[in-house]
Amino acid sequence: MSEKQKFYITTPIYYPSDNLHIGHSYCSTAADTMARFKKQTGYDVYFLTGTDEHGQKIERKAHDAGVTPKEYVDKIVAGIKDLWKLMDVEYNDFIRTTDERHVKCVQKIFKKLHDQGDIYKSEYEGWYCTPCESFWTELQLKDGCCPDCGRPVEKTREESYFFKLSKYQDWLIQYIEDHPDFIQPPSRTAEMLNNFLRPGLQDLCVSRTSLKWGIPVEFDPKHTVYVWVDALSNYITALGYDSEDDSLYKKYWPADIHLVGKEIVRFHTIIWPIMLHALGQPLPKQVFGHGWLVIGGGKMSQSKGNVVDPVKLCERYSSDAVRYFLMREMPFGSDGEFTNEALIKRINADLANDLGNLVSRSVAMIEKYFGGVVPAPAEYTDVDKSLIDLAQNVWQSVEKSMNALQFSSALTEIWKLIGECNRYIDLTTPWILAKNEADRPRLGTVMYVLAECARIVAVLIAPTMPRTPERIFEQIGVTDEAKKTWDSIKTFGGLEPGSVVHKGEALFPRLDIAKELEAFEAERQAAIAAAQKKEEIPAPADEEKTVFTQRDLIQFEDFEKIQLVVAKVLACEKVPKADKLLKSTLKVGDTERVVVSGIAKFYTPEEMVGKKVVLLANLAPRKIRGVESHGMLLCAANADDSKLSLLTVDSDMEDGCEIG
RNA sequence: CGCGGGAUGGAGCAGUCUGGCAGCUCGUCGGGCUCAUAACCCGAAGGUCGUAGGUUCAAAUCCUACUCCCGCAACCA
Repeated sequence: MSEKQKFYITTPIYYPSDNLHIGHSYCSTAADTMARFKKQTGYDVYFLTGTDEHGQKIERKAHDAGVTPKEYVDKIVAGIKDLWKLMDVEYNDFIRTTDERHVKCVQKIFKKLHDQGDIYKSEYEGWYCTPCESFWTELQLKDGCCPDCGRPVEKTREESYFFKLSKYQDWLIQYIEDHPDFIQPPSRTAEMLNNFLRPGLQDLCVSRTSLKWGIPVEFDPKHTVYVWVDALSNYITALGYDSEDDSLYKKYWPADIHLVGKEIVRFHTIIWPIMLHALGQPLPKQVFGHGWLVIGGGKMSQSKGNVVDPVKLCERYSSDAVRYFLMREMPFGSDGEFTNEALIKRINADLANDLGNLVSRSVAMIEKYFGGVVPAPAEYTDVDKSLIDLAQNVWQSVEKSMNALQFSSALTEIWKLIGECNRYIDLTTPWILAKNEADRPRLGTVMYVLAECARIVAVLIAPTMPRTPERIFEQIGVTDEAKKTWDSIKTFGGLEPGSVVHKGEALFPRLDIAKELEAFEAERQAAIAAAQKKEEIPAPADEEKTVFTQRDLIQFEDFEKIQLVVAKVLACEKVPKADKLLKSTLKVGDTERVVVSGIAKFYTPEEMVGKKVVLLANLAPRKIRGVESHGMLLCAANADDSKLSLLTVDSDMEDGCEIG
């Protein structure tokens, strides 16, 4: 027996700033399904998942919650592990970027890249917020101020380490062109080449002195390793790369598949390959960017408040049903709409009606006609033969689809067999055969074929639905482990005649669609009510309340510098090619001026006209999208910018009036 | 002309690379069956495949132009 082929698959390491949602479940379910399939088909599989625990956002969240960052992530990580347990996601290892093994290895990698000249010290020019001790890029700034605290920033230089991406750019372009399968789906390849690689890579800033919650640079501890070198290397640090025991690394690297969301394909196909190449290590064989589960056409996110909680769904419908839905509903790689209705319909149509009912009726007939003992088949007729032919050959198309990560097509293939079984019952009409003693052998054949098909189906669905197969085996009386293997379904007839069936509970009880939707709606209403309650009464015990942090005191002279006036909107229009910007022409006393504001999501140009607004009049002019803006309209906005309101004056004041 | 994806019966999607009678699931309507979880099976209605041109014996599929939608990027003084 030759040594098993290895298969190393990874999920992204998730960012534990909040509990995970169904989108994360989607990715992990896919990885787990793939891992199980590979195990089933004879591979030595290693499946890695984990969490990316450093960075400012977590530092801040922890601070707000009044705990240390480690305490904060520990709690979330425990929840994540519970979720994977609930969903039967069986990983071999769970790496946390706060693990000692990871920290040490990242430091080594950083040092090695530095020593060989791929990481160099330079200056990072950016905008600095003194009170927050934070650096921001031009892009991150919000209203020209610190996106974190809203205070003004100054242009400063910070000493930073940079990774020479540019040095390897031509090599990478060549590599990607030579390996058309490296980036999947293929459409992403063009995106990466056209958008990022061909225009030229910027060297990447890989350390910060302003970041504390992270891995210190060993030889220069005032620097902290910044995100990518830390996060991406998890795929090899988890295997013990460059450690005393690197046997796992030797065995499993390079990865066969990195499964990632489409938003991070870029980092996995540009930064990561270059890092590995610089370290002299082989590249992963494939990076697969899957699509998103979207809701009402929009991306699911915590700040939009439209996240779907996988825990609730699994508890209500079983993890197998949820896993089936996720893998079946949309082709892997494209986005797909998540709706409760689609989920319920899938469960009813595919799981309850087709699969569950098939097993149920087959077992019921064997009990009724043969006292619960699977009969031996007699001679097969043409009807039998065409079903048998399908049954013992499905594995081929399923394997093909699975290997291409086309879970949806694989399941479609399996369900074709299930459909044919249901049709077979109608064609053979066992209830009529049962009426005539002479047809008894024929009846036995039909029963045997059905039971055997059920066995085959059970084996086929195992990667996607880990729990259901055992329940089917139990019902049709399969006890021999050898009859539950992938190889055992390549030949029809594995099921032993004489097996004893046990009619059990319905595999998937049929759901009352209206009732289920009502329940979802009730839950949604309750959530809305709860949210409103929070807004109405800023309950002291409420952890969701808006955090207000008072900033440093200023003197009256500081305030006097600011000139606020009432202004009347004379005209307003959208700024072309910018979807957040409105350009308003204002009347201020006997003067007019133009101001650009990022409020187009909240106000139409028409409703702006005539409004008396509050203008910060003596702000230095600035060109935004080609339009010179002279001042700023004051607005109130919540933390994630989902709500915004312009300031106006309470009673009708003349424009030009000073505010102070 | 920033990059990319998409537009296919009422809904959701496959098919597009590699042209060859337009397919699947759900829903609707009609029929069958009674073993089964009011499940299952058969049949029907319903689409000028976003628009306009072009290539071809033949176009959802290839080419050109355009319209609309969705991401990303940009934009929030």
